Amino acid sequence: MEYNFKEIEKKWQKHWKDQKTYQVDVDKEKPKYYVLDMFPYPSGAGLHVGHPLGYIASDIFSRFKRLNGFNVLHPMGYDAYGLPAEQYAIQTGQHPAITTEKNIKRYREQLDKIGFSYDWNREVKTCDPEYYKWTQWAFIQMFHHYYDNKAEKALPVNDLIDHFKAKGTKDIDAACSDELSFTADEWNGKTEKEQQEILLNYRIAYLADTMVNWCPELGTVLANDEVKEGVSLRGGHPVEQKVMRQWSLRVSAYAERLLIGLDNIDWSDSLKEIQKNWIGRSEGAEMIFPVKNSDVEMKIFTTRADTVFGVTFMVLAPESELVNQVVHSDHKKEVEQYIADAKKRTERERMSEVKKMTGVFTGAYAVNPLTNEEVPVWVSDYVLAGYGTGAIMAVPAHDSRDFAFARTFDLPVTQVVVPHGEEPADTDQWDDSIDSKEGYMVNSGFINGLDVPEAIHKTKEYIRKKGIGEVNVNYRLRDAIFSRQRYWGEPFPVYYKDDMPYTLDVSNLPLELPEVDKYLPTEQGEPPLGRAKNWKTEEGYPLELNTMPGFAGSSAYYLRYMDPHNNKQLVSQEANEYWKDVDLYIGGTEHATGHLIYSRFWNKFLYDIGEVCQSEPFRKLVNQGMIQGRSNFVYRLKGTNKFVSYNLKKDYDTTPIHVDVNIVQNDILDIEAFKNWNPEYKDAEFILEDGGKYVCGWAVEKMSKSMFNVVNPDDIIEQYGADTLRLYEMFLGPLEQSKPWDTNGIDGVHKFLRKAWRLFIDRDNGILVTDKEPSKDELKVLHRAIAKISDDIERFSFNTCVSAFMICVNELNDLKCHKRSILEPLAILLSPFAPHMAEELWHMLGHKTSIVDAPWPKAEDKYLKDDSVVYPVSFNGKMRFKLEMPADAGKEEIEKAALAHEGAAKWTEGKTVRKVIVVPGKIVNIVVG
RNA sequence: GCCCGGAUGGUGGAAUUGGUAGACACGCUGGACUUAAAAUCCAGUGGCCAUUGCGGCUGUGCGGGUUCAAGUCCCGCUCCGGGUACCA
Repeated sequence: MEYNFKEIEKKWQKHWKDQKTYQVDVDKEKPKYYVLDMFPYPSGAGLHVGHPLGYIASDIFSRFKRLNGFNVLHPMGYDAYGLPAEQYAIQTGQHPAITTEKNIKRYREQLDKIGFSYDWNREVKTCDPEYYKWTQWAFIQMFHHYYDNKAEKALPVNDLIDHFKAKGTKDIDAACSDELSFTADEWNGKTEKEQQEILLNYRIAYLADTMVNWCPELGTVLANDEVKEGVSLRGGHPVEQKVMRQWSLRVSAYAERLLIGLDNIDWSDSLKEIQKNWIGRSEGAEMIFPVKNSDVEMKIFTTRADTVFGVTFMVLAPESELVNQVVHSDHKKEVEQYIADAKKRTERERMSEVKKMTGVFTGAYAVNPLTNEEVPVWVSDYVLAGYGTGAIMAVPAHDSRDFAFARTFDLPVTQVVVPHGEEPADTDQWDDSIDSKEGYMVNSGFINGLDVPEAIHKTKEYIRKKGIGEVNVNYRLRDAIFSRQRYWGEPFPVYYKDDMPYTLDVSNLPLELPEVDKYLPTEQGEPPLGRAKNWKTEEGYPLELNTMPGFAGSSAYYLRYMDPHNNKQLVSQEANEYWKDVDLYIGGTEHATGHLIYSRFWNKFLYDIGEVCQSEPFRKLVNQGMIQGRSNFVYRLKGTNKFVSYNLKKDYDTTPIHVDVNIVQNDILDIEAFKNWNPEYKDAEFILEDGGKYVCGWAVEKMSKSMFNVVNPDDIIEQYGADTLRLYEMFLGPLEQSKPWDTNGIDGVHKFLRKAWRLFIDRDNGILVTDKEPSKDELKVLHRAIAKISDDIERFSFNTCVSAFMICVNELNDLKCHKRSILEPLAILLSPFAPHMAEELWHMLGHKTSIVDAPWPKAEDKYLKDDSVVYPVSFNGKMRFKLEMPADAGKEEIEKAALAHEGAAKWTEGKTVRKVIVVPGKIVNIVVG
């Protein structure tokens, strides 16, 4: 019987579905294991061959865990809100829900063909009201909590109100937008509106005037992680800075916990590093510089308190409130002009002019609290309003930006740190600031002569004692802007009364997305929801017009999978305490600063309010590498319709043109298919190689339509079957590494599957399996494979698993082994990788239940041990011959045998044997000279 | 600029703790079967030299070092990929 993958795969996919083979429930008798894939955004293009890579790996691991006795939760769903469906809706008028549903259906079809072990009963879609009800619910909780820095957790806003009533802001240490100070009497005397405004300053989900990334092209604001190099991540449209009243999440309150939490989770170092950088913790000092002839005090943040003696000027961010307070009347005009200009510059322009310093003098002078020296106060946009205090002390000798600024405006430069082994130098001669992380202090009063770290410590101590400032920690991580001026997202469960936001009662959830006539802003410039009819509460209060961003729905989906049909809670306590957290999370590294920060934040908040039992959501995380495209080229002679083959093109003046990889095999062009590919090439002529072939060039590029290098998994499955696709995706290389897809190698794994099949079933005579006793050699082959494959799966080294299978099958083939006691365990080993074939073989062997519940075989040492060891014998490190010795031979015995070996004389002749190294079981090295 | 990763045959990659570099595949070459092709099977395949013999030399981006032994460890570079960027 032939290996008929088409029939086999169809049959078992239907069987698994009918039998609900992959449905799981809480089972306290078994240990749990939760394997999660980053759920996809269902795009119109469908899946290409790069998408399932991580899904296949996680599926193999899930099946492996199940075979090892775990109750495995392995769900899948869709990140269904997103810009592409909405952009499409704007162009065509088609409701994004329809497009999205169509795309989901297509995704599902493609996924089903690959034979995944998902429990589809637990599917979630972020755009489903039953799902986003809990996204809205979480938002309401965030609105009603604040972050208490002393308790290091979120607490109810009602507690805060009680405190304000009794003591005002006294003894409050809470995360907030602005430090406020008022008494209980003052609080109690405020109007409802004033009180609500104050509370927004503390809420974890808050509405405030903030500097946002405004993208005019998309008509919406974006979060920091959605902007890269001054343009939007989606679409690449310019982004500008603008103050707008927007919803934000107080993620910054969790900065320290998000940082510390990284220590206890099993993520790759590179990913942890990205998150650490994004959080950007820096320890330093806040210092106060009084402004001369004024009450104004400039508070600055510095990590290098030791360099305070080298301060020669101060700089304020253009947006800083202090600018107005310090500016001298005769400089007012220039300063105002500068601020107006700075505002007009987009983020992008600011970046492209990195080297060019701009700024303006305010006319004011600040007093250095350590030296009492007076230094001029400038305004420049190289100082950011959002970081630290929006004001800096400039030390041009040891900071490259301060140095560039000093040179541009001819300000003095004072050296205070000298590198070890050098002498102080004339700063007028410098071309750049000098690195000051190591060295000794000069021109620095009481810290002269000290090393840098000691000087930092001593200065901090000094300023604390003198009350000039305090030691402080700053984070780069900002609050997440949570409003989008778009249609296709979760509506906020918020209404406005007297211009103040209030949340809906939880019993009114979900607040469903209303219908609109167009997916565009209103004539008044309101977001699309402004077009919705009757968009108000029963009492007539207007509802929020913004919608939530993409990351809202993806921040807690892993919790919803635990209990997807619960209409009373996000997740029941029972389900949460059983499934706890994600044991293995597989996905791309592109979510390092977005989703993976937000969901950790979201989870920590839910943990604080007692909704979930784990403070970190994803215990182990593996990033699969990108599958790149492998493009093919033909070479057209310039100005003709004639194409020259790759190896002959050097003699001609040619233009490389992308050609569809699907009409090229092993870099040989199918000329007829090429002529039919595009009418332009109908009458093309060719200059061929000697063998009459047209050879294409190739390059590794991004897999995309425009490069004609997209390979569709459906086509691969049609030709080779899902099991071959699964195996080949793994065989390509290490999971975490990026690598190009090249269909050419796929024959190898397909052949392997046919060979494996052949061990069980003969082409003509049917089943070959016998009940004969296995030989020692056969047992060794099997148990080596068990040991290697078990170990490699645990290490996520799936490519080497496939090699191990090939070696095992090749050897069993050589041994002509058709014995049940060898082949049955082999079928189980194979089942996570090629589940359809394994299931078919399993049933042919007479089993009535599915192979997914078979026991994973154990490697036994007694079959692995060899009686003898073949030692490579080296002379001066170079292998010269091999020597077979009994496994239990002693060092001396081995040494003697090696020296006595016939091959040894040649290398020892005329030389002295100086040393013999014998590593039992490994190697012999003889040092001669 | 700063931080993190990587570089091994024509190609994808293997070598898990320093111990036979190139496993396993693809491709290529030669052969068997066939009217022919496909499929299948067998042999060879890093480079150079010798192939009238065993074989020898060389080789993991480049230059140094440690070691009996280095793809693997250390120092200094080059190139490629990713992150981040006036973050004080």
